Amino acid sequence: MSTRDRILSAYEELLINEGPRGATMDAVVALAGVSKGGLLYHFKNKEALAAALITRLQELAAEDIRTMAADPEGPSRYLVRESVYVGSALDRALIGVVRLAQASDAEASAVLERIHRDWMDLVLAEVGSPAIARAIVLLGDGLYYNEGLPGGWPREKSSSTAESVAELLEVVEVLKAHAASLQRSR
Amino acid sequence: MSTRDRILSAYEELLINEGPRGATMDAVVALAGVSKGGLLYHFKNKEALAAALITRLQELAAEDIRTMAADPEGPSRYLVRESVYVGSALDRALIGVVRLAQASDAEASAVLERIHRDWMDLVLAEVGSPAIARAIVLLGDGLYYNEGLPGGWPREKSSSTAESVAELLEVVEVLKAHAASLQRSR
DNA sequence: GTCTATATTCTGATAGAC
DNA sequence: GTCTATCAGAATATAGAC
Repeated sequence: MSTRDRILSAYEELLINEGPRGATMDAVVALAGVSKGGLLYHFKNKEALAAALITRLQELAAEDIRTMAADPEGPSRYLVRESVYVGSALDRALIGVVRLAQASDAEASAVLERIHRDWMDLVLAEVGSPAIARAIVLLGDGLYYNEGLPGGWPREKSSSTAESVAELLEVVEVLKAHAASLQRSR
Repeated sequence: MSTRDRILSAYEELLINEGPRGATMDAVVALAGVSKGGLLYHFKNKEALAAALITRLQELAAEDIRTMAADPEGPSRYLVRESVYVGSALDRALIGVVRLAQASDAEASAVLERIHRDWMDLVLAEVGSPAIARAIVLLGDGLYYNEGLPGGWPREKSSSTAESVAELLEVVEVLKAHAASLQRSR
């Protein structure tokens, strides 16, 4: 792993665990094990650090969306299955960029919006009904925030992840069945 | 409105729009139109400012939960109806405290967790099925983040709020009907 | 490519006048 | 109750040595 990647991952890690407030250049430097000058050789300022993380997210998300489109269980189930935070490279980049967006980074918001719309488009193409598609995507959003943000929305203590996801996938089936019946009755 | 309340609301406003990063004492002072000394008379340090906002949220949330329990359409529909951000005093305090929690404020997280559990308890008592209750609360969470965070998760451009909420309430009915059928088949 | 040293600006907080 | 003046420490960024 290159020094550049190590620095970027340290920044990501700090965004996730400490928030934008804690992701100072000093903290990044300490975690990545380089000096301040070393950091500034690779990223000329803090903005460049944020831009690089956003680029990393775009690349990972593009790949994920292709996987979602090709998933044998369909995009809806894929979305809900994968919305539980497991600490994948995509999860980490996504939450890091969400933190940036929360700190009013316009570029971060724009990228998140594009990813979100891609999800919505795939789910809509599968289920047909915009209302049901919206509900499924919102379910994924809620799950993501519930599970994924340390210190964000509190996690359900009950959720022994695996089985609670199975339950939610059942709910997704109920919604898909309803969407299908809407299709037939048109 | 007292000076104290004006200061606290300025802090809340900055948390929402600029994030914890931007909610500096200087910024609060500028927005509230008082001097730094004036602020520090009412709140002896920044921690006191955060604690006061959390207290404000607790009071507003306690009242809201009583309203939710007594709503004629039931807690589930109330939750989804009210989860769309409309800028009420509760909405604002809630998002402000979410921002604090994201900045690793333990007290903020604890209060959010209690509110969240109260919602879950009411919805569960109404629908009977934990899985369906969880889905409904997650739907509210997703909605809240989608609509409520400026620069957070992007808002659907399609959502002409009123009708998209009506659609989601339809989805809630589908879920409630399914929960009821689960109850009967036990 | 990476480091040290330093300049500059911002943030939170104190002391005391009015 | 509210203000001005001021400070210590942290954060970003620059310059230049190795």
